[in-house]
Amino acid sequence: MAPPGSFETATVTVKLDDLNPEQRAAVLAPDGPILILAGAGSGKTRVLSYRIAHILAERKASPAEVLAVTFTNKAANEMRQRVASLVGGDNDARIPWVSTFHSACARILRQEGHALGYDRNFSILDEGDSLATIRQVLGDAALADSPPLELARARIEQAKNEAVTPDEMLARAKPGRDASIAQIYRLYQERMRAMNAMDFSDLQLQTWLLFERFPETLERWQRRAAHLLVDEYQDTNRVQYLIVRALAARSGNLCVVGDEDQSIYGWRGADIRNILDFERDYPAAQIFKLEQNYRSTKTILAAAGAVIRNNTERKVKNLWTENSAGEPVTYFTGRDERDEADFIALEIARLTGVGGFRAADVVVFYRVNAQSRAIEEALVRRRIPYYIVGGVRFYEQRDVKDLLAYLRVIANPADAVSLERMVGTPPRGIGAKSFEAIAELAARERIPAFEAMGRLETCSRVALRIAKQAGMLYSWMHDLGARAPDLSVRGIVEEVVAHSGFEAYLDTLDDAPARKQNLAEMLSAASAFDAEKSGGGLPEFLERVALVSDTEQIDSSGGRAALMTLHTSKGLEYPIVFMAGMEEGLFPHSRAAEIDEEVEEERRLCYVGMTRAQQLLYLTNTLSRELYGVRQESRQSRFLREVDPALIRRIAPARETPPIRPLSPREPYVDFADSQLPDDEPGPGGDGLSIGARVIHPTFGRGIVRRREGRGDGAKAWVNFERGGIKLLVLKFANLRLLGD
DNA sequence: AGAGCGTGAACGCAA
DNA sequence: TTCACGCTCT
Repeated sequence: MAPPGSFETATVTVKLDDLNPEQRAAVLAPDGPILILAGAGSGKTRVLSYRIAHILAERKASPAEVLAVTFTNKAANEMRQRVASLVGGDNDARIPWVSTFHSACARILRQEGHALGYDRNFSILDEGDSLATIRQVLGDAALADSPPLELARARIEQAKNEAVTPDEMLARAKPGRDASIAQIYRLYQERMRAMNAMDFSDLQLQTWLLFERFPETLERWQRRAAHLLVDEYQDTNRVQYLIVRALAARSGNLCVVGDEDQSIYGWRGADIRNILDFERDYPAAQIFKLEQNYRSTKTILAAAGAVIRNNTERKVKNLWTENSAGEPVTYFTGRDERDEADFIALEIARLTGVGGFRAADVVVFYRVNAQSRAIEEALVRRRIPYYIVGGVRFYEQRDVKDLLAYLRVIANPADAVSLERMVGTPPRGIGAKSFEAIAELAARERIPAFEAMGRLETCSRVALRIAKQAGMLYSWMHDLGARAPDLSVRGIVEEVVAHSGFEAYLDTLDDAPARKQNLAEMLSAASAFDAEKSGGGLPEFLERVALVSDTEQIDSSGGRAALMTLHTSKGLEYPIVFMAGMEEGLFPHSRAAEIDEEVEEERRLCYVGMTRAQQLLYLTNTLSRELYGVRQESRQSRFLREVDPALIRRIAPARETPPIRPLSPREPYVDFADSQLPDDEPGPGGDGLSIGARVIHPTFGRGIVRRREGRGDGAKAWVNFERGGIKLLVLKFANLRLLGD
């Protein structure tokens, strides 16, 4: 018998005493729609894990009827482990399905995709591959009103995030560019289907389309997710919202956890309204607020609260803590980014020396990756061990992708993008023109691109020598493909490395040792995958590889300080947090400058960063910073001025700096003060872009020419943009258009 | 002549 | 990292 105040699972009894009253209420709440508003550091993972354990213990559902969805694999792993420790043992049959949105969709589509015309071994294209495919489509379509590549990509992704199909987009589009984009979108989808490939957004869009079109399929998955729990609900986009709603429609057992103050992926399609309107969508919703913070000091919480209070798009919350007041927030202004970085490095040295902290207790956050450079240099100078989370991902490095291309073709012979990459590395005489012939043959005969490669000798366009090369490559890969199901993933990788000539090719290069390092890491990744009991074959390995995220690189074992962008920081906590670059135009980013909703998202990003800190929080900025190739004077971030000065301790800067000014309500943040600009000098005219001319730029929008330098192809201009400030542009590339008055 | 391949220049927010 | 260019091979 379980004692009162606890519940029993198959083998263990879990004490509910570990939970505070609000947490306990949320864990024990009866079935039906549930919204848990969980402030930063209020123990939401704990509540979700306990609730899952509770559902299982009460026999409300078997593990095969529970699905918990998170945003990152790291969060999924954490939750799986916590549930495992609650329900006892590592018996997989007792652990419910805990997965990221993307992995869950991939799994559903592997089983059901045939209904939509996809084979179960479809490839998942990363952003680079997807961009290359759109580029091809743009080239082939040669539309009159052809959109720029990046615009087309962004609009297609946006459409997918909003569950808009090509036909729907076309129906809505005005003639002209919008219609062209819709055409490109449709051609892109057709090409992807022919390649049996999906991009990241497709995983979700196709799942939604599947559910929408095949009610009996949906019903099957509704039963599989009879208890559906969704983490980080504030960052769901439209299509995720639709999938969740569809899955929960039958049982009504939808439990979402989130914090609208931590919604930071609006630019990726996340819609904060999903959480704000939950009660409207589910009128029967029970609502729980978790407001006790277990992470930070009172001071840190007060400082973060003072910032987020300036947002209007939020529900009123009152985060509190029993933790001590702690130290004031430290604020430092450096002369420039080097000086700022030096302070950070010195301070880390002090904290890890006499302070008794470990380097691994420290994290440095920044707004844009470009900031990491100066900080790295300073840390190297001070011999502080560090590592960067994010940035270049292992599986997106060139050699790794080249190698993976072979594996992807074996798993999915229709994957023409991977085939093209594979055929070209190592160089074996089969180039763009020959590949064109392969693609054409595949399209004409309606066979996978890989099969077409094997039949190239029938194609008169291609030299016999090249066709024979292709034929040999085909025979070997075909044979390997046939044996693949019986081989370990490592075995397959080893054979590819040895037989493809890839390793021999690397050996001919100067930096062979460094580049072969990546091959070695691939091999060990394959071994590790083989060693997992729940593992699987090549398709499962490729899926894993395609869906790894930055947060999985986090590794606290190395005793090193971590560097990452603020976006990567979500869900993490560190004893000591540095936030560098607290400056207008950088943070909030200039792209958000005057649009209220975007400034609010930047402010949430600031709030997320600050609330990662457990004990010490440092905010730093500069007097002058070089960004995007231009050095300019910095101005203090408005977020700094939103913090009560009483909570801040200012470290005396090396030179006079502006004091913290109180914030007046209607103060303009973006000014066009010419004092920021280099001295004007008369420049060469002729193209109409004289000083003072009003221009428009495809990315930066409207601006004024402030200075000219150089002539001919090297002619450049300093342009002060309304959004984005001053930029130095090479006129040849900048695509500036003159604006009339 | 045509195709392949190496070179050398501009890119740039956040997954 | 892509694009344009010239060199080299068949």
